[in-house]
Amino acid sequence: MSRKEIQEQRIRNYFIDATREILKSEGLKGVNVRAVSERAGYSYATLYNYFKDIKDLVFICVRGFQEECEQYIESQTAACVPGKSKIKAIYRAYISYFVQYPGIFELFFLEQMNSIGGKQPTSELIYSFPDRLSEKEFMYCEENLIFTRAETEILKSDLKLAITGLLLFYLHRQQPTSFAAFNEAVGSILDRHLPD
Amino acid sequence: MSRKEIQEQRIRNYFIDATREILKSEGLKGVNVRAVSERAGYSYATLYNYFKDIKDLVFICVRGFQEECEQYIESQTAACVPGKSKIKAIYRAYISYFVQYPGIFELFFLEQMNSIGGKQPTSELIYSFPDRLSEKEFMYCEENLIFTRAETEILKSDLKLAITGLLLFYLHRQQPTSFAAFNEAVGSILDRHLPD
DNA sequence: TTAATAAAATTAACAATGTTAAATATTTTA
DNA sequence: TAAAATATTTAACATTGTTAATTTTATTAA
Repeated sequence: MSRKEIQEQRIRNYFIDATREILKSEGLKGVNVRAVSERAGYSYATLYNYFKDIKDLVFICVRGFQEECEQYIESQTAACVPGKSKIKAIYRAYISYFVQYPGIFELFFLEQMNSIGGKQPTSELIYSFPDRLSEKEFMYCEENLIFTRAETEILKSDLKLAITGLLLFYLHRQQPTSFAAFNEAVGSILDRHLPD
Repeated sequence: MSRKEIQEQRIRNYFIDATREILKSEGLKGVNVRAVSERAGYSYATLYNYFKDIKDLVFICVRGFQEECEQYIESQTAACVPGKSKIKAIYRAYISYFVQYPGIFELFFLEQMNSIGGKQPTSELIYSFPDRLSEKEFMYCEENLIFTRAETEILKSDLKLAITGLLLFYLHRQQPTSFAAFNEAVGSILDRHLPD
């Protein structure tokens, strides 16, 4: 990277960080051109020197949040024994990340992707994210003949759909109405799909 | 209802119908105060004499779409033999309704419910909708000892979550990318949960 | 080093949308 | 039919996204 590119990327990061902070605290409803730019320390129009539009900026945050989520999961599951119980722990941590930051769930799953340009890559990135998180452990299970290849594929798909649905209803529609009931539903799904 | 109330409800319905039409054709992005009012044949400010705000109006449409969806499902499944195969047909028709009207899926599952007033009832209405649709057939299965009560409860919950998740990814993130692959995923879920 | 040029940032302005207030038109009632 | 109540519309304002014109800052060539 040239000197100019480094400086340019630095300023881009000011805007990205500002957007991340707002997404984590207030969610998407708090993100707008003026709020982001002010937090980044620039005028609202400056944003357009570095990003196509505000949606562009918002979706750039996806990858960063995925990395953060991945690190959080690793910190939460480092001590688990490999195999089924670790897979369960990974999904539990994944869920707990989104419960902690509902705005990030909203961004990942609910926000419209109108920008025709970088649309498919981000979609694919989000869709395959849970699979990537549990990839290593499922491979371990296959190697140790705990699951077949076909079982693994079905399990990954089922868990992704069930957990996304569960989070959607809980975070967006407050169904179930209590956190306790939500947790029970999570436990039921994980235990039935991954019995000890 | 008094004469005045009848006339008032009639005008409310003009706005509701206008909103329904826009939701079905253009989706939520096409719904705004001026577009709805113009289609209803009134000035934009008149809307506020009949509805608290535009979100109020939009969520009033939920019940109507549920009725329409219910009728569509009935027309599609009237000839099915009762039991498991009819349950599958019901969920297939349910899915096909939302594939036909992605804007209605968006309204049901993705739209924010900020109006603090009538919020919980609508959430509950949406959450329990798939259960209500299949209620009769699941009762038939219980009576004929095809499923136990506990199995029924788990099945209803699993199907609701899996199908909502599937529709979310397909309609909102275009994952899977082809309709054929989506249909295959639907078939896989239904056949595994409700084997012949 | 400084004047000319290029680049970056800001302010002004406009469009779209939601909403409210003031003004106008219509209907009801005495 | 005139006064009062009701309904509707136009005007106006706030918010947000975006672009254009202007100003400020940085770079470069003499």
